[in-house]
Amino acid sequence: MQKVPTDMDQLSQVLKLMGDKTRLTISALLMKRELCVCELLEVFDVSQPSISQHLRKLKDAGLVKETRKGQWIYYSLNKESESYPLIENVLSFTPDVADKIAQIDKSNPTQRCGC
Amino acid sequence: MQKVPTDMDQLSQVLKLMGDKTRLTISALLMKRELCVCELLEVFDVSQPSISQHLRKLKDAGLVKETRKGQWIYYSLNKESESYPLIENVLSFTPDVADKIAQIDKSNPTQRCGC
DNA sequence: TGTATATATAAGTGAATAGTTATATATTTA
DNA sequence: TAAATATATAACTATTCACTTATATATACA
Repeated sequence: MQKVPTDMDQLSQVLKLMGDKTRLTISALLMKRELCVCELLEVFDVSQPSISQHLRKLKDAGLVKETRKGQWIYYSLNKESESYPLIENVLSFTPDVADKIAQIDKSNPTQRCGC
Repeated sequence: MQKVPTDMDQLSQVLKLMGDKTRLTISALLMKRELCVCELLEVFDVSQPSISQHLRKLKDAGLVKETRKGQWIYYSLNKESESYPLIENVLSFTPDVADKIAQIDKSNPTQRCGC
């Protein structure tokens, strides 16, 4: 886990983004696998626009990428980001989110085929 | 650098505290040595109450301790805090603050004896 | 004991923020 | 091409937040 010194402004900006419980949890989930908005929606008690707005902030900071796959837009952590080492490090302190991933898999909002 | 999994609320609260540039820099300075308010005041463009209020938030979260030494109250990072491993880790990403420490030493607001 | 210094607290203000509902845009499918 | 689904954006609101000035409290020292 490499440590790239960043300037104080950029570092505090990233930490502020991670300082929101919803965004922190979204990031922890994206560390497991890419997810679309409707999947994230299964594990948070907020509206769809709220999720979209959080993802937009993470994207604007270069922390996540998006790829459209037909109807869905999948979000993932941007490993090319200068801040990725920090993100990875911070996320190592988060509690396990396997239960939330399981919840998404169970509700399966995108009708993902299991085979 | 030990990783203690924390609950998501506590973790996001600490990250939010570190997500402010002034508090992040204060914390980086306290990693070097304990400092009083009047010393911190030398390296920030904010009022004395502003510094005190930031320190209060860090103290309320258990991240810093204070010790009165006569006229001055010295603040230091609380190594006994459950969040200290995280703090230490996050601060390893901050740029060097040796210049700011030098600036404090030079202005020497507490008339500290150099011998 | 009175004055200076260090720090904290109170009160107020403007900006930022996270959420909401309503609506627009894009894609898929009947 | 029309309806359904997924997502984004716009507009608004309530709350949080960092800062300020004014003032209180605590210690040191003449």
